[in-house]
Amino acid sequence: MSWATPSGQVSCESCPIRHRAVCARCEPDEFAQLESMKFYRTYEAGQTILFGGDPLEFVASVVSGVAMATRTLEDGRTQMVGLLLPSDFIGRPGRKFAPFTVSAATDVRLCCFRSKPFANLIEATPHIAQRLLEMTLDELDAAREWMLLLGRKTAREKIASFLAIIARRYAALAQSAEVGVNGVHLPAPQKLSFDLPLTRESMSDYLGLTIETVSRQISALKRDGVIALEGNRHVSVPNLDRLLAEAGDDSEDVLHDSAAE
Amino acid sequence: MSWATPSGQVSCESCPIRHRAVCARCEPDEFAQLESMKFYRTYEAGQTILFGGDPLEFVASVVSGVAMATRTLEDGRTQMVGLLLPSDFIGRPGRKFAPFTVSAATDVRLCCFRSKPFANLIEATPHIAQRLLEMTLDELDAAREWMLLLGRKTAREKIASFLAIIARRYAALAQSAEVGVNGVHLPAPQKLSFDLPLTRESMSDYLGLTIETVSRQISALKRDGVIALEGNRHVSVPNLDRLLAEAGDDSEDVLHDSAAE
DNA sequence: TCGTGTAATTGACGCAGATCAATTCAGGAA
DNA sequence: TTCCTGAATTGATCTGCGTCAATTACACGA
Repeated sequence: MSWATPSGQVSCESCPIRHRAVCARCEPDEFAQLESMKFYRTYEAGQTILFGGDPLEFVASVVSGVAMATRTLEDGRTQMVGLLLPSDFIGRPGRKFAPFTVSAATDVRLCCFRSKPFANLIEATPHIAQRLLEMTLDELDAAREWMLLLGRKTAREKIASFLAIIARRYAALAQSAEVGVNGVHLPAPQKLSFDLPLTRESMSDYLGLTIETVSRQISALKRDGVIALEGNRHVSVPNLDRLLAEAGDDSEDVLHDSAAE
Repeated sequence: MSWATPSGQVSCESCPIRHRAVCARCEPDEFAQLESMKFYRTYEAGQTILFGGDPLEFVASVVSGVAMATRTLEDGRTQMVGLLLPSDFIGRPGRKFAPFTVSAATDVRLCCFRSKPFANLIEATPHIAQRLLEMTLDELDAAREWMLLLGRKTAREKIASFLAIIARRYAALAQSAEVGVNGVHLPAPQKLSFDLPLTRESMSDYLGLTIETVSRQISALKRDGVIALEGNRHVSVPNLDRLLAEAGDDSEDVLHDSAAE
């Protein structure tokens, strides 16, 4: 499966998320400090990385794979509240307990730092704090788009939006790695294909739907020629504009990086 | 109405949001710089402060009143994505265009800074950047709770949650002002009352419901004795635990500040 | 290659919340 | 006070998605 963990790498030089992660802006000396503090952890698909409410002993960047942050109501209803792709950051300086559960959707490799030394480092190195602010603001933007999806979109629009989001995020990653990583291929504009990083159940947790509705709407989009499937996980999109139209957004460039300039 | 704008104040010394806003951590000299840059703007209830997509010429703190950030789909469906109470920050350093519309739910007073000088100041004064990071992380936490509400709660739970959120946020504000501001009264634990800052329509935009469903569920909570109403806007809660139970959260202390540590 | 267990699909049916349509209420102006 | 207007409530009905229940497909190990 193309979302799997690569073999263990140790040097930050060759790190695939070097230029997107929280360390992106670091000067050589700051970088050396981070490098001396870091340690790797790996998790298999399905494993829990962190239980909601547990003490937070480390913060981390996702190096490879996909993790999910979820919140759950008393009776078991669960909602995904974060989808963590490579370069995304887990944890909050100063926070002692995890406000949500984090689990591995695929095999995951994390680059970890102990909370306390990391918090100290942040005080001393504004570049890390600046990058973290930037990443947090991006995440807040994404959360707001997600809220629009959860509150106002139909099931069909939710599915189309999700596919567009996955395509966009992996396109951005592939771009920054300057090569088609993680099974994303962008042979030409208007034609792309990728693997879904989530099961239907995880998709339903992301979208605030049931698994049956997710399945039905995917089938409907396939039937209508908006997407094609190979197996359960591999999606190809013959016409991206068509997919974006189905997503219902007000024609913003969803695939292109809409971040600040 | 108790959410109205107070008369124009100019000195930061007597500013009601002095210790909660983006300027909270400033040293005297940093503070002086901000003070020399600031200018006030006021808006009447219903006015639009900023249209989504428009150039962002200033950033601002809400001094008094309540503003709403909303996103809208092509066909007019709208979802609130931010509820901005006094001390909340509007804008993002480095961003050129507004990603959502901001409008005044009540009369609103803003303390504004031109974007460019503010961005420069942030580079120079880590205290502002640190505070902004902290506030952004808090907002992200709130957004995640909101996502759980939108994706998985029933209409009744949504209404109960909303009431609890308003009560909590105003309790926190009242606390930091050390006096019952904005119509919130906390005479004793387990008994509180407050004015709703939003119309039923705005509440429906917040909760991803229709106005009719909001109305029906409020009536139901009233009928069941969970809340009492005086007029359309003033709510009193005879038993807070009961309200929190109706909100469906897994018994976390929603009213108490759940921030770090 | 063939089972085997989990994931996904598909169908039948029910219900929470949306939609459509009147009233009723509250609050400000004269 | 009375009128007036937009906000809110309430009722009747409809429908998109959830629920319950079988199949069916797929990935993996023997």
